[in-house]
Amino acid sequence: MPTAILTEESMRDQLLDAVEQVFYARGIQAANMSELRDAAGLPLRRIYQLFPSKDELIVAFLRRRHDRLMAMLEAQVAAADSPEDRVLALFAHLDAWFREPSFRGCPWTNAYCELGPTNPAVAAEVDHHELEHRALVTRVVLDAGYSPEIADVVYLLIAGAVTTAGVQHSLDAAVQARHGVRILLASSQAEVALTT
Amino acid sequence: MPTAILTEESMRDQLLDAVEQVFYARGIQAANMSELRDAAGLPLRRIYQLFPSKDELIVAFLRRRHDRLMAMLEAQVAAADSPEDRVLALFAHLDAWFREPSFRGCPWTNAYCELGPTNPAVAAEVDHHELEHRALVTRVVLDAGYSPEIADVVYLLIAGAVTTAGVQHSLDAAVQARHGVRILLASSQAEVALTT
DNA sequence: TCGCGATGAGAATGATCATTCTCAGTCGGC
DNA sequence: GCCGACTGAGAATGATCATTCTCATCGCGA
Repeated sequence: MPTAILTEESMRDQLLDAVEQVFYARGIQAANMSELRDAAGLPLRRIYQLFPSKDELIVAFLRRRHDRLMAMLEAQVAAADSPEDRVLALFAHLDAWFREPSFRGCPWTNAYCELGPTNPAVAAEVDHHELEHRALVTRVVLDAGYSPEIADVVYLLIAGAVTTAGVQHSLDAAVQARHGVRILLASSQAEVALTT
Repeated sequence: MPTAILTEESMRDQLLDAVEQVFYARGIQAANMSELRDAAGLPLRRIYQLFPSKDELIVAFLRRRHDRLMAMLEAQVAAADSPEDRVLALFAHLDAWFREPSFRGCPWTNAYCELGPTNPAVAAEVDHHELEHRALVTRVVLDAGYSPEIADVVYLLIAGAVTTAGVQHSLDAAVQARHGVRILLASSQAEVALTT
């Protein structure tokens, strides 16, 4: 019965597509299972066959989005020409993201604020995302020859831009953050130039 | 009946003290009215006399905390000796805040993530806070002689530090952000020195 | 053609929670 | 000392929602 297996896969994808859209647009708690059913076009019975509870759906949503983000970031970073451009590519990605009409802040921060204090599984998934994302940013900055302290600042600028864009609907946050990073990198190179 | 008025005031304070603690520690949606009643030591009936709905309690919580934060920031900024120290005082405040054991992220970001998409009154209150807070930061940076672009970056660093400290429980976020600001300010002064 | 295992659609269940109501007690004014 | 308005404590209400259940139907192998 290969058909059954294939359809299970496609139903899972169809469900997670809908879940991503609804959870992200409306908030996780505000989205109820009936809404997910309507958006996914699948009966509740089937949804519960695929994921035994809403909590597991939340974790799957966060994980899937994380995997996609990380792959996209790796690709965009890899496509940049110079190590410094790799750092700036992170901000180009942010800028494009903020300008998507559906942008509504960081899915992991949102989930953590909504559920973190009461839902350990969600908190763990958010933790996992934050660690991997921060590790990627740090690696890109270190590979470009800057110090760990600079990497921390770059990370904070990214986090600040995402939060500010999400809460204040400020489309310029990525540009402003990139401006800060440029100054930072230039001054750090000046330091290196002085000491070498 | 001045006694009655006085007691109403003190009951309101007692209630809002408890509400602040419970909403902030457990999350707004996770905290139910019975919990608030227990924490405040007031009957539900009285709570509803003081605030006709949980929504109004949420807005009052955010507003009270906002007023206190702004007053504290103004005081700490005013106490600093030089304009540059006034900028750095913002980060000293962050550092102390992050190290409070009860620290659990930014109350306004938390509220916005939890309720913003579904509760216009909360969204408006968060907006109000963000605008005033950002205006204060911008004013302090401009008064120290830096450019609006620098003020934007300083603001993003503050936002990033708060988010990162909240989600990643990173106690060093304020120190890292201050490091970034120092570089930023120094390089901006160098520019000014070069052009004047 | 027959019967069975799974399916879809939506109703039932049980829990949680904001909000309101009940009722027995209490206090201030007379 | 007495009456009426108010109070506290907690139960009742009504809504919402995750999760489960019912049942009529369907696809498929024999």
